[in-house]
Amino acid sequence: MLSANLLTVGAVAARSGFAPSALRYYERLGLIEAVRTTGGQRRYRRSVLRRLAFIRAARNVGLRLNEVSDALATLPGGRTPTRADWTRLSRTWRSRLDDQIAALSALRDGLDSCIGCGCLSLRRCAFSNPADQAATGPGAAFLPALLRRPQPHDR
Amino acid sequence: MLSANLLTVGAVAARSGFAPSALRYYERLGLIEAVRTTGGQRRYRRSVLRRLAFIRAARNVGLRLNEVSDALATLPGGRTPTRADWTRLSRTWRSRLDDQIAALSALRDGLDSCIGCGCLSLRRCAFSNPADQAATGPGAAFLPALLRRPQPHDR
DNA sequence: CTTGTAGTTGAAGTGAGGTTCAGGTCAAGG
DNA sequence: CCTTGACCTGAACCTCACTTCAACTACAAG
Repeated sequence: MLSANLLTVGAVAARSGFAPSALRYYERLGLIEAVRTTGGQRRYRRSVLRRLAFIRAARNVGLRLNEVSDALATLPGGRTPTRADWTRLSRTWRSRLDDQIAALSALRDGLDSCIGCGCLSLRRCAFSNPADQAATGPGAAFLPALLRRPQPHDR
Repeated sequence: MLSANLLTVGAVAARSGFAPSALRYYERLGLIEAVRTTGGQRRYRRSVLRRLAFIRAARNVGLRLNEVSDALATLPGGRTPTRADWTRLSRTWRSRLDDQIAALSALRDGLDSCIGCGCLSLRRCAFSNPADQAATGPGAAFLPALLRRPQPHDR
């Protein structure tokens, strides 16, 4: 039986937490793949679950789907990814997380010094201008990239 | 001169860091307001700058515009907001930031214990399932709200 | 008074990340 | 064999937060 041990869309959805529509969407983007039954239904290998776990984790760290796609593309084509492969992919997140935590901490500490005054000054307030970017010239609270919320054409 | 001390769109854009189109958009949403010249051009009071600083800071903390709108709606209608008003509005961010930092730290620490094994297990990996949510039952890496990246209909 | 820069509008477009729908097909238990 | 629930497709739709466009007007400096 070649088809043993394969998962249906519903099963993968239940086990991964992604909606079936999201799984189809990811397949269109080339993030995951499935084999088909003779009737055309998707059947997933178990390895898709690890791939989906990677996708979710990457999204949580702030990667966009095309970045996830780039990362996944570096996996070896011919063989099943090893633990070392996954480790390599996820190792870069450590510094990304460190950066995010540092940025949020700076924001919080800025808040601590600011909340007493209620200033929210455009020029001086660490809250609207955490890294003291653009502190010269007339105001302009430009944020360091890590603290800017994603903007269209910026994400 | 009643019109002294008022700022044009361009000036507000330069000083706040928001694009003119964003300022018009915010006005449509009722987040900010402007008086008009006889010719119909916008003229902003200086207080709009603090309001915009608040908006930017709130966005940085992760609020969506409608939440920002709700927050701004609690400002007193009749008078110019005081420092105490702004302080009240921003005080809740402190715990929000604490939560975000804690969540990211948990993710990072989970990574520390996980990166050695490269597992990314759906059930056990702290990275894909940081707070050990949905740890019972068949997998499913459901994340605590603060760590979920914003989803459509979820943000 | 002219000229150039800055501003006006509503409508449409963008891009990420999906979801929903209509109209049908598949597969497995009874 | 039949029913029932799961699955299929492409196209359309959705939210959020804006930006871009076209066609036109205002205002201030010289």
